[in-house]
Amino acid sequence: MTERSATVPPVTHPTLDGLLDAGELVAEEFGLAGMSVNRVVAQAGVAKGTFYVHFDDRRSFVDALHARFHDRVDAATMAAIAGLEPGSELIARSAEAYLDVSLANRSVKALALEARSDPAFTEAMLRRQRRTAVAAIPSFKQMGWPDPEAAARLFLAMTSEVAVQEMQAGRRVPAARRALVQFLHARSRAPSVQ
Amino acid sequence: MTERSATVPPVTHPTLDGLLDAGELVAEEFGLAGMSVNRVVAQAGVAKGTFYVHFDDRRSFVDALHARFHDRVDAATMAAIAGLEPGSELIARSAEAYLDVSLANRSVKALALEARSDPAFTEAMLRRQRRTAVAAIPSFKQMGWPDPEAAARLFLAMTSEVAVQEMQAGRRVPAARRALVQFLHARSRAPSVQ
DNA sequence: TGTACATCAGTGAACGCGCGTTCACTGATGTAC
DNA sequence: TGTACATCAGTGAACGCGCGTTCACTGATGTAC
Repeated sequence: MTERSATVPPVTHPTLDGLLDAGELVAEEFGLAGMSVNRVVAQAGVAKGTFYVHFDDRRSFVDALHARFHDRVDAATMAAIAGLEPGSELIARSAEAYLDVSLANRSVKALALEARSDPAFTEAMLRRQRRTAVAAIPSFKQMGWPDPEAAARLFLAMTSEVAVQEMQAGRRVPAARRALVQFLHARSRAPSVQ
Repeated sequence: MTERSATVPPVTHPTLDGLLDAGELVAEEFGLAGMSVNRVVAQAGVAKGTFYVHFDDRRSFVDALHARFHDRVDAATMAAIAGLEPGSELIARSAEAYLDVSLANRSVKALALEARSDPAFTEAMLRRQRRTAVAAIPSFKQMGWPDPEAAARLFLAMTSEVAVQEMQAGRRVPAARRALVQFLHARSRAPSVQ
């Protein structure tokens, strides 16, 4: 949205970025529940008070981490599907981009998973997830699914599962990605269900 | 494994069961992270020390809750698929049984979700989940999936997602269940994937 | 160029709180003789 | 039947700990005149 001159660096702050980076490292080792303010500031090498200079509270820090992850996913997805019409190809490429970004940001992906039932899971985080699901609906509609939204949600759940498997493996798991794509071509054989 | 005479009640203990029941209630309201020993004993109406009469520590309590949930799932699944050969029908009925039990045990299902990255997620809990996945493999093999294990895992992830939706809705979500079954008939139209 | 003041990221000691766990104790029930 | 002892679920005060958050303060940098 905001335009930047070529010479001016992105509007970030080294200490703030350092805290977010530290948050990812800590989350990777201890999970979301173990990502305490104490550990984050220790990892970042700043005083505890500094944390509260940049974030209102722990919750908004978690939210900022989530936002940064989603920005990366969005950028990668945009690049991967540029110019594509809604359809299975678009979904397959989106999923691939998502998986690659998740693999490169394992800690934050873990965080997103955990956040599901954490009280620190903010409204904004839910909105970001929903936005991802909604973006997939036209493609499932084009593929002929009777309930494109329901199909999109389930497909997203599978994609997330593959991301988890790849996180645990520490590398791509081609077998899982293959199965994912195969599930993508389900609908036209589906019998009508009561 | 252990046989019981018809007149002797199952080997349980009212206080122990009360603690587990309290755990479910607390988990339903506060999530796994909010399910503290303090809250559980308050809900159960017993002293804090009593908790440690029956459980070594918080972790083993979480494990016991998980075990009880899986026992219920297993019982319901057994009943639902009695006499069925491996195949799509078996999977569809298993999923249905799983969803119904999850809906009737919302809190514990939530717990199982959260537990994914909680340090209190024990070895035994992982084993129980894996057992469920393994049981589905022959059916996916029968359906002709090139990689039945990968397909089973992804299908389980979708089933879990439907369970989450139904938990949030507080009732069955037929649209989601329908989409789930439709995905089940994917493989034979799948193009060979590089 | 020099002085006075404002701004603001950063500091770290201190706070109150709820956590999981321990432990000496109680009191009811069962067993031995 | 009565007495002595063992067992064991249950109790609740006390523990040390790490948590999230606050706040008076520092010190570097920018601005005004």
